[in-house]
Amino acid sequence: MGTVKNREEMVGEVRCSCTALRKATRRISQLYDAALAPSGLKATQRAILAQIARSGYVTVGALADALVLDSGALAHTLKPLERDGFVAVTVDPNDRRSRLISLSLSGRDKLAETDALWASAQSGFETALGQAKSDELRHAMAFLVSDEFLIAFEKSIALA
Amino acid sequence: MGTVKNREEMVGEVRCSCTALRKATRRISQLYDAALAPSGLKATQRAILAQIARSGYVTVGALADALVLDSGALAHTLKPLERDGFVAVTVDPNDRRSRLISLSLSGRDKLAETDALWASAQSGFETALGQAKSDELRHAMAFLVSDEFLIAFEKSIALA
DNA sequence: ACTGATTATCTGCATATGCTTGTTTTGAGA
DNA sequence: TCTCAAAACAAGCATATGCAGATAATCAGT
Repeated sequence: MGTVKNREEMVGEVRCSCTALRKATRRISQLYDAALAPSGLKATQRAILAQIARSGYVTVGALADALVLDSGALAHTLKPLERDGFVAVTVDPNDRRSRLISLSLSGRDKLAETDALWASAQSGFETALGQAKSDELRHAMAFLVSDEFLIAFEKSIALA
Repeated sequence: MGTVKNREEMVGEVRCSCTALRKATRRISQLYDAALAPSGLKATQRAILAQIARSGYVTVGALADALVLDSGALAHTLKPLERDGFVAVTVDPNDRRSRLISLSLSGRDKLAETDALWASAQSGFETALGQAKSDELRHAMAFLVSDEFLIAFEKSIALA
């Protein structure tokens, strides 16, 4: 190629917020997964168990919403957890279309087992990025999944 | 279960930076994917083509590094792109262990085709989050994938 | 030139995710 | 009550990702 145009073009993709997010998420997920490895759970699986723990008995749809996850995707992801006996799935007697997901005893144990491992990773993250920046980041991420952001995004797209 | 311990435990997962990142990345990826849909490419695929365009002829390893992606994963992800004729793979004559990845003409065309679609999504993102915050966010993501962050993270983990 | 260590990839296996389509169950209205 | 639209899933298909094991090619050292 030869001539370097300008730095903007060199770093190009860095301009893509989606790609930036995906790259960072891959890296950070690896770090958390490594920290959780002794428990046999991945960060995603722990997140699901933790959400169920907080929700009690939940339907697939409600759980998917809480996790900002497609319900079909959640159904798949739930399978290994169900297979390993961490979550129980029953038909909702009040609406047989729905299933009620809940943590089994062994699910609770497994979740508890990951607490220290997770705390270590989270602490490492906050130390490395800094407390203030970490808080900022979590708030920013929360905003990105908010309705407010979604509305603003779609409005902008529509106008363009 | 009954008694609620304390708020910290209730919101629990919200404290997990990894989960926050993953949730936000899922949502944002959906938005970019939807914007790119007319082209038939996903955001990840466009990111790969764009990186190849910037790199010229690259080895799988170098490309994987640039994308913060496992090289095995990249090998898989490259298959559909190769199948569809967007990228060409040849053996590096200087080191036959390596492959040289490059964009085909149709790959260049396809990438160009996505430019406007991507710009629309990116513009929507920056409008919805705000220019300053968007820049900040990209910088933060860049830091998360930097060696500096990694070193700091692992040091903290080791000490704990 | 031969051997062992190293490097670059690939493959297979498993989870992560999303979309589309089909099935079951509800629930609103004629 | 019968009918049809809507809701909640489940299943199948395709990509996204990572890791561990297998292969081929290179290289350093003898």
